[in-house]
Parts: sequence; structure tokens; C-alpha cells
Amino acid sequence: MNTESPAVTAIADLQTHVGQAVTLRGWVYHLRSSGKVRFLVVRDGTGLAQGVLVKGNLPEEDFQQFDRLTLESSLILEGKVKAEPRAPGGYELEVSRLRPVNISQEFPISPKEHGVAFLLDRRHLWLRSPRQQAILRVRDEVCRACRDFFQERGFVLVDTPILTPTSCEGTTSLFETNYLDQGKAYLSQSGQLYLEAAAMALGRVYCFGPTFRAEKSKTRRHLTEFWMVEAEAAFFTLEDVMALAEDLVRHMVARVLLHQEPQLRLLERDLGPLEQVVAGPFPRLSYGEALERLKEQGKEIPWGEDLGGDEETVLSQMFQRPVLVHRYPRSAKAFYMEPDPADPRLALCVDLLAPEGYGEIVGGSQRMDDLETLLKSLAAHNLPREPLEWYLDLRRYGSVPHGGFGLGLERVVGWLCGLHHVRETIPFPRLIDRIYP
RNA sequence: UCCCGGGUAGCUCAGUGGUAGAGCGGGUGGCUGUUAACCACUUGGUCGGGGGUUCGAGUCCCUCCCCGGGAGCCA
Repeated sequence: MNTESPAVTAIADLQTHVGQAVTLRGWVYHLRSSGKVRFLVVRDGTGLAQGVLVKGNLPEEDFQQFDRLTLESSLILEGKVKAEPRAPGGYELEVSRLRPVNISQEFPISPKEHGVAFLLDRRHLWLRSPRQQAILRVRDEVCRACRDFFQERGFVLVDTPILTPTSCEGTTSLFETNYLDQGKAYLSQSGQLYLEAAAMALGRVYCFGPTFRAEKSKTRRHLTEFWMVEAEAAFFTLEDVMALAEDLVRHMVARVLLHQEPQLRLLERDLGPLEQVVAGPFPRLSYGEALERLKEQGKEIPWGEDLGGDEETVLSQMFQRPVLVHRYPRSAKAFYMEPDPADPRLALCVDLLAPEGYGEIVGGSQRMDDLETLLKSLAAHNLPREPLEWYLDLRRYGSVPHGGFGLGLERVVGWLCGLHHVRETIPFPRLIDRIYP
């Protein structure tokens, strides 16, 4: 009785099966009925395709199954592929069999407008929408571009711990947990210190993993759990750090433009600014020069103060490409940064600001390599020395100049996709007041 | 933590102290090429919770809760 089904095909591959019978498996994206001709748009994760049901072209029983279908019902379709400019996706299936797998209950998310809170409460369902799929594909591309980039340059992936005994930066932003009989442990807010140890072993290393910050930051650029790529290399100067960060960012943008242009178009991303990023070198400004530029724009910042989001936005909008701002005052930066020999008030550090108002996506520096200088810095920052003895060891046993940077994955993806908020760039965002679903 | 703006049907929202509304969605019927289809009918309510003012409160006042936007801090 059973006739054999044609080969299962992904919607993205339909173009190579025109004129052939195929089987599609997916979910109902849209339904329309016009009497004896019925249309359904199916999605399968690779794209959208339209199915056409004409009474008489398929078993009456299958034709009637159409009336049971609801949005997001899962189903298996068989039919002949036809190129059809009128159809969403450009290809159409003349349906010869229709078998529902599961009739969906009323799906809460429609193609109409929804509020942010409503969608975030249903993030597990929201992921099915074309925009969210496009963003996740861009994220995937950025991750792969990053791994390829470091591998090609001889960097070794070193996974740093997520449970840590101490903090790297302020203790106010730490997630705390109990660690068996050992007392408190904290979720990692940076792999940097461990990466420095690994750089003394392997020369060039990087890590890529989740990072946790319990900051009560409620902005479009903050998550409490985000992914960070960190690189560290022995014998690297600030110049080397800046060049590497610039190359990485350019490489990521180029890869996304090369492989994910359809996603960017779906997201209605203006490609012009991204093409600019790939086209040439990034401008560089010292902190002092940045203050002058800001003053010209009517934003006067007292020397010594860090640049806020507003200032970053103004600066980044002055250039068509990402801008590297280097040599901030040490007072505004972390304890481990090497002082500038030309002006010891300054740190050999750099922030990379994305254009179009997206702000900081990379922060890096040359690290202190001298034991005495580092000890003085710890004292100046009121940091306890004992839990960092292992870190100080790196300065006791063959210390060398070294440096590195961290790049925030979600901020990069948000920028590349042209999004207003990073919460859409990670599958299940963790925000200050939200840990569901 | 602070400063703004919100909370009314499943969703997005309107609602001037005096009968609780629209569009979309859902349901029923119609339509042989639809494109967020269309047409007709229909179904939807603890107006965030509590208290107060008033003849009368979705509307005014107090309070609590929740959500959004921004600031500080950071990737």
C-alpha cells in the first residue's frame, strides 16, 4: 500500500531540485485559503517555502488535513518543486501528500507587533522567528571566524576556569556560590589572569567562553552572562595588541559579509558601514587626543576621568571605521596594566569603539611584567596580595612583556546585525531582572 | 541604586470623573493563485494589587508590585 516517499530535502536546497519530487519536514509559518486552492508557507530552519494544495492533486483525506492546521503545527509534505517568483522563498511545492505530525496549540507569537517583555518571556518560542534565526546564524559565523582567525595565527585555545577563588576586577560584580568545603567561589568575570599564565607556557593563547558579571547595569549593552573572546601573547607590546584586535574585528566583519549577507539583508542592516570597516585601517587616538576631539564637540571631560557611554558614542560617530582609543589615565583603569614609560600617569591600554554609536567592543592592554611595580599597584588598589600569589609567580619565573585583550561577542553581533539591544544576540539572555526561560 | 515612561481583551493599543472600545488573533461560513489575502458573522475583560476621595473612578490621590527606557559601571 505504502508508496515510497521522495528524498527529504532542506528548503535551502530546493533550487537544485526543481522539477523533482521531494519531502519537506518543518513547521507551518503561514496559512491562506482561497476556496479550492490552499496555500501554506513552511519553515524548516533553513528557509521558507510555499506549498500549494489544489483539490484533486492529492488524496482528499490529505487535502482536508489542511483545515486542521494551525500556525507552528509540524508536518511532512511531499510534492514536486517548482520555481515560482510569487512564492516566499522563490520556490513552491505542488503538494501531493500532507501529513501533520503535531497540531500546534494556538501559537502566542504572531508576525504582528509584540512588546519586548512578552517576547522575552517566550524566548524559547521567539527563536523560531526569521529575525532571531538570522541573528543566531550571524553569531555562529562570528564565533567560527574568531576560532579560524586565532588558529591561523598560531594561537592555542586554552579554556580558563569558570569557578574561581578570587575576582579579577571589582568584587561588587561577582556571582557568588558555595564551593563544597572550601568556602566561597565566584563565577568567572574574565579569564585574563589564567590566560597570562598560559601565555608563559604556550606563547600565544586565547579563550572563548561565558563570563559572568553581577553588575546592576540596565542598558542596551549589558548582560549578566555574556561570551568573551580573550587573547594573550608573550612578548606583545601595546602596538601588537592593537594590531591584533584590529585584524580580528576586520576578519569577523569580512566573514559575516562574505557568508551571512542574506541574514544581514533580512535584518535590514545597512551594509555600507560594514564594508567601510573592511576597506581600510582603523583610526587611532590617544586619550589626550580623544579629550580634545570631545571638547571640539562641546563635551568637556576633566583629565583623568574615564569616558562614559555618551563620550564613546560621540567619538565613534566621528569616524566611519572602528576607532582605537589608547593610553588612558591609570587611575581609570585596572591594576595589571603597564604604565606608559613616556608618561607614567598613563596606562598602555586600548579600547576599540565600534562605529555607528555601538561603543566599546574590545578592551586590552600591555600587562605589568615587573614584580615590584605590580606589588605597588596591588597596594594602591587596596587589593589583597595573598590570593594572587600564583599570579605574582608569573613575574618571578622568567617574566616577559606581554599583553592581550577581551572582545565582547554579543556587542559585536549586536553591532553587525544593527540591533538596539544585545539581548537578542544570545539564545537565552540573562539580564539584571530576568533569568527565565 | 537613582531619574523618567508605562500596566485596559490572547497580542498591539485608544479610552476628556458618567453604558468597557478598535485593529489583529481565535471560532463559523464563503471564495480555484493567495502574499501580514479578502468578505460576512462571531468570541474575547479581576482596567496590575490594596487603600482613599466622590452620588459615581479605567480616569483623581496614597501605597505596593511588575515591565520598559536612561544613568553610573563595564565587554
